[in-house]
Parts: sequence; C-alpha cells; structure tokens
Amino acid sequence: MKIVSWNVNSLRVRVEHVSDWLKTNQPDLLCLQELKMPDSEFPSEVFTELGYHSAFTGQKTYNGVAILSKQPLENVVTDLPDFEDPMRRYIAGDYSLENGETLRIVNVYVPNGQALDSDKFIYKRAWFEKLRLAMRATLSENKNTVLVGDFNITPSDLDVHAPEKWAGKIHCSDIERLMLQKLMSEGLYDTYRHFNKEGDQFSWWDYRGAGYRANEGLRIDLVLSSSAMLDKATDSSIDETPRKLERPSDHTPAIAEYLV
DNA sequence: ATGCCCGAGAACCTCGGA
Repeated sequence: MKIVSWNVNSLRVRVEHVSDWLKTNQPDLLCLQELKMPDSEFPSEVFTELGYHSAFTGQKTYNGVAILSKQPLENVVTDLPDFEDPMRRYIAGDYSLENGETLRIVNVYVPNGQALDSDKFIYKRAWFEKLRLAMRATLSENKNTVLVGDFNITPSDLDVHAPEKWAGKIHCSDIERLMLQKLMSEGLYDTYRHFNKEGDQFSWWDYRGAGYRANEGLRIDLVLSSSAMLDKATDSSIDETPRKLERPSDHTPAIAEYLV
C-alpha cells in the first residue's frame, strides 16, 4: 500500500495535477495540505470519479487539510486535541488494511513559524507540543500509526541544500529539530530516511529565482511511521514529477510504501 | 536585502508562505 503527503498550495489551482497524479500512482491514501478553500468548494466529485473518498477540513485563503482514500475513513477527527484553533491544520481517521488490521492516519500542516523571534514561532511551538501529546495518545491506542504532513522542519542538515546559508534559520534551527526529535521519540520513524541515506533530496523548492533548477530545496514533507508500520515499510521516495509541470506547487509528493 | 515567486483577497497592493 502507498501513503503520500503533498502540500498542493491551493487545491483550486492544482486539482488537475492531483487528479493526474492519482490516476498514475494509485495511492491508497493521499494526504493534502494547504487547500486554501472553504469546505463548500472542495471538489469531492472529481475524486469520487477517480474512485477516491474524501475527508477534509478547510477555510478561506489559508491552511486546510484533506485525506483522499481508496476505502472510506472512519472516526474522522478534524481538530488537534486540546488546542483551540481556527486554523485548519489537522485531520485524522481510521483506515482498514487488507490484512484486517486498522491504521490510524494523521495528516498535519505544521505552522510555518516565520522567524524564531516572531509570535508565529510561539504559536508553532505551542501547536507542535500539542501534536506531540496527541500522538502519544494515538500511538498508545494504535500500533499501526502513520503521521504525515508538511512539518516545516528539516530533520537534519542532510535535508538542506545549503546548510551554512540556513543555519539557525526557521525550518533549520536546533530548537525546531529538537521539537521534531521529541515528537519522534514518542515512537515515530522518518520512513524516507530509513531507506535513503544520501542528502540533496528535497520535497520543497522556492519559487523564487532558479530554486528548482538549482535544486535549492528543503526536505520538510515527511511520512513518519510507528514501529509496527516501519516493520511493514518496503520503500520511501519523493516524486519530483509534479514539480516539473506548468504552474506547479512548490512542494512535491513524499511517498511511503508498505506490505500489509 | 528578509528580496527574487506564487496564491488569495480585494484591489492594482498586502499578507503569508518557506
């Protein structure tokens, strides 16, 4: 089975890219971030025609997350537990595996944070700590758990095109990496890094300048597997194909594959 | 230089993104 995370930076603009990618790749679960649309505009019919169910929580202009799935999700939750927040950044549900077990899939759009000395960074830290506590509970109740999303944190310098340029900056600071490590120490593993040890592999490239052509990117879109799911993982990759299209998202799909 | 590009909303500029 294939689980994918993709920040589409406006689903309205990218719906054709997403549809084409679904047709070609047939993931079991496609987790989207930055829908940038209210629920009333979510294009469910488009995905229904392709054989996918949709669970989503959106808002005008900003944020918004969705999970497209071959089988319907159950017990869907659209609020980060114990955190009052109008920003739509969290969605989770149960997915039935072919082996009869259940997987808890969690899809997040972690706050950007803007700069370490900004109010937005205080919000990022608070949000992320609540995510850690929520994942502790999720992991205790579901041995099969996968947490995916746009984390807006690079796990290490191996995930940064120019570590010296980004040193200490937002997405690459020690404090954010410690936050991520603390979350992962609850029992989550970077599936991509488990299978790929080399650097210069990114999931986001700046629109500005020749960002993509020069491979000036960051790996901030992650698929984190629980121990039981890592045991089932067979591969993990990043598909740069959509980033080469006309009018692309600045992010591209991060993929993990499992044998269940 | 906190810019270069992009999307959304309201409006031909500002905000947010990363």
